[in-house]
Amino acid sequence: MTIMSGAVPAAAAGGQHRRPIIAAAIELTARSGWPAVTMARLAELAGVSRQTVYNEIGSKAALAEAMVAHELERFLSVVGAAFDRHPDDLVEAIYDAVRAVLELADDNKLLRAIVSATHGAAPELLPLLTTEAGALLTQAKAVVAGRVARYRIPLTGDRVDVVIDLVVRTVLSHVMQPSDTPARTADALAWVAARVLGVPANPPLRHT
Amino acid sequence: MTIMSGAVPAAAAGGQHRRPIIAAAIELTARSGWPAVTMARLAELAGVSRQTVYNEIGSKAALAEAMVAHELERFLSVVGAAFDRHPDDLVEAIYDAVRAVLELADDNKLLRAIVSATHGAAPELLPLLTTEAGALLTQAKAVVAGRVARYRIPLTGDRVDVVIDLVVRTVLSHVMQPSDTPARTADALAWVAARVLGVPANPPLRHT
DNA sequence: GCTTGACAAACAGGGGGATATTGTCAATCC
DNA sequence: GGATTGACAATATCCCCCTGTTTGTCAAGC
Repeated sequence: MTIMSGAVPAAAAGGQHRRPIIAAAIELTARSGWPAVTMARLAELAGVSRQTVYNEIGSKAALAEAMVAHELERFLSVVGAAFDRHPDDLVEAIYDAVRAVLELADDNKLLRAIVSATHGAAPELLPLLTTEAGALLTQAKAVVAGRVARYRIPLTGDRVDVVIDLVVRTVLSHVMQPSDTPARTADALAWVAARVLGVPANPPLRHT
Repeated sequence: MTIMSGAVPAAAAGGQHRRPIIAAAIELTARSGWPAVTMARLAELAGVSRQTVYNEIGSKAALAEAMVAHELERFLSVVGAAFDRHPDDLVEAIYDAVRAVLELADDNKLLRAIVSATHGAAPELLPLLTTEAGALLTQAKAVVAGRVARYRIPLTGDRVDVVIDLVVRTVLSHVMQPSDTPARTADALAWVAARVLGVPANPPLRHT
């Protein structure tokens, strides 16, 4: 072991090649579809050897999970940014976060490649967003809970967790099956959050 | 055309064989898996000719949709029963309905056969519950909206629709990915509904 | 209104051989 | 040490051919 190097906060540390490899895999999946992603092509695109891909990732199933985790990180980072923008108005933060997530989902090539692959062309990726989304939900809820904890809320922790579960699941549902514009969906969710969190008056609508 | 016969309220009227055929298909799918469902076997099990199956259903893709619609009807009927039980307490009705739906989902053979088919063994049924759940959501929301309209709620129709969308999506999410017992999830959702719908005081918790 | 039998077209399955891919090693290079 | 390279067995994938099944549609018959 060396001198502990940079001390990354959390998430599987992994070598310095890990992230570029995953990014290349996402790019490749979005462009040519998941079946076209072979470890050899991936290594070539990432500019590393095939062995390095195995050292950093492990297996193709692990690659699928890593891709989803990587993409989830992007979504959670825009969530974090939204919360940063409203350090003392949780409802505004929620509106911003939800809207940002749904807009990001709209023009997310990987997501569209996975979901709209005519008929289940990604029988290894889709489950991670649908029938096996448990891990995803858990991670998302944990991050959001950490953010929400910084606000003063007149509710017990249990009740706050209920609201978080509700919002996260609903947002994921809208990511997969939007039924309105991101702005309007965010508005709806923020309104619900306001009422549930006990915000004094009805906040003004942002979008008709 | 005959004399209009029984005048079924809504839903594709269909011949008198339609429902038994769909029920047989569900039974067969739950028992042997979707791939084992052939029109011939289905006809035999339903006690009709293969031609009748085609006359009533149309195609195998239509059969998949009909099965999901049929199962959705069962879920919506327990929802209706729950609402009937609480004609003047919407929050209690929601609690009952959500709990009943989640409990029904728990021991629903078809659902478990579709979702837990190790790895996407039903590439024609699963999408109807996940990536193409739009129709399902629409139908469920319509039925719930019809029920909710019978209560006096201090909210505009738009806001009520928001709450319905939220609850329906969250329940579907929990049907696919439960994170707690039906009772506790129902309790959580009912509590949220109570706060959003502007119910005066905090109703007592039903389950710890 | 339902059944029966017949039908073309498309589809799933099996066998077999070539090819590609996965995942793991040890040797090598910088 | 970290990365690359080449080699390797096991497995998956693809293509072709063939066969049996299934789909979806007819018209005849009861």
